[in-house]
Amino acid sequence: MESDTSMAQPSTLDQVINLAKRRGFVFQAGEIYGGSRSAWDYGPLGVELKENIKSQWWNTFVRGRGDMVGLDSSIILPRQVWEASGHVETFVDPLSECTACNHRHRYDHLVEAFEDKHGRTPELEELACPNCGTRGKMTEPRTFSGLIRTFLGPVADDEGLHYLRPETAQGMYLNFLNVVNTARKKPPFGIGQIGKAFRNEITPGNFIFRTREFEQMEIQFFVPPAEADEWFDTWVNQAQDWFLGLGLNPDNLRQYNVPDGERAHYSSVTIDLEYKFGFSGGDWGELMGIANRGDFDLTNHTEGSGTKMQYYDQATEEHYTPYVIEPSWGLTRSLMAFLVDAYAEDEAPNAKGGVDKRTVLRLDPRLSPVKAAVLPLSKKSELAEPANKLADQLRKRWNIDYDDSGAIGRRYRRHDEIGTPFCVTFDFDSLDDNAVTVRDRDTMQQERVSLDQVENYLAQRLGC
RNA sequence: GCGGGUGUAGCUCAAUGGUAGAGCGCUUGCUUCCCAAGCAAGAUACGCGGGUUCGAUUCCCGUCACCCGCUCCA
Repeated sequence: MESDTSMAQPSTLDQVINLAKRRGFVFQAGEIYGGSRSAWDYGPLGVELKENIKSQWWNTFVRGRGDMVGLDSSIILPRQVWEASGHVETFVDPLSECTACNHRHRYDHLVEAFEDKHGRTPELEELACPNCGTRGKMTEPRTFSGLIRTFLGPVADDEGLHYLRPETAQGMYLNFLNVVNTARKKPPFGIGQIGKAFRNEITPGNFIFRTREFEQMEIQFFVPPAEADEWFDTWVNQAQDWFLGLGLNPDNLRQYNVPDGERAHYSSVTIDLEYKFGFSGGDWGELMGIANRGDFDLTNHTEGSGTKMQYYDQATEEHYTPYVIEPSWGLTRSLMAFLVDAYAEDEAPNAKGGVDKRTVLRLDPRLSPVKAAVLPLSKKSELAEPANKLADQLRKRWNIDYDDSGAIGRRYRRHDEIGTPFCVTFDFDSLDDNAVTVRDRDTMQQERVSLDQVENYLAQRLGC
């Protein structure tokens, strides 16, 4: 009948969050001062995982394509950028609170609803709370701006007011002409960028899912207007394929066609890719969005700056403003999805002949923070020296962990838990046969590989 | 931000108006150690600030953080 969530087992998401904190993927920002929920720090393993996701993305979409180039634009931009982009106006929500039931509502929505019904503008006292129905208990609206403000220069006044970017996209629009001229690109082509963005979210939460400081991987793909719809579909598929190609379970991924009224102010069509994170308030959460921004941004910057953000097509002898298809990934959300998706518990035989629970991150080897662990069977220098030498050799190519602490089985489990694909064990026989035991994370099978072949063997199995 | 709940080692828990203990984990040493082994030693906690009190981890207030709901979204 009823599900008692308070008695429920810890969800997979809880387990993943626990693992992430325990093993050094993610730490709370400013923890020793009580912490902030606005942002998170990425620990030794987290930063490796994040860098691996970034490089996979960059190699796939930027370096791997002839119609794409990269960019790294600044976070601080002239204030006018955000006025032209519509963010100063539309990232502000007036909220009014019902003093009877303490629920909060969009003030402008209440006014609109009243106007639709009565054909005139309401007085504040005439507004009723949509939640409890009480009339005349709504407070004066207070505005909540999604933009994070800062002040440049010596005096904190309006002259110095600037906004931290709420999306990386604008930097790519601003550089549209620079890229066209210097990289000699013509539509259809795209600019890719990875970077931080900042939003003054009313309620950050759900671990790293919603934070005020976050990281995006964005593409602005500039196309002739007539080709926009086709490119939109193409990018939805390519974005989805990217996640699936890195091992995300298709059952945990779905598309959501964002309806009128819910889309961002710049978008005419938006499809979100959602991942089944398993939140307590609803399983699915947005991983990324693909939007058709039309000529909204380039036109606004043309009007705002006086610079014509257009492309001259010599074939048709026409100036036109390209349409923009924008696939925008949440990098930190992607990281969380890969972690949740990789988390598994299975069973492994123990030394006493029984079975133990084993926690294993089945990350794609290309994403794994540590590619291989070198484990000397004993700390004795006769093993430690050659094992260290092997670790140093492999380190030139990958992130390698050297672990000589505790029994071998314990070390295997440690590395299962952080998704290390291979453990390379240097034992006493290695001194005689110049070979090591390579143990596979997923199958737990072991294979004897000669020392001079280990690097090639790993390269082949890792795929990177 | 508002309403409700919570806050003791890294984790899971215990005790107490007279300043705290366990298991696991971690560190060090020993062990020819291949799937969480054994022995020995060690480090680490009352979220923070204020008040009441002779004395507060314990009571009160504030604050911060977390969980649930409202709201928001890459």
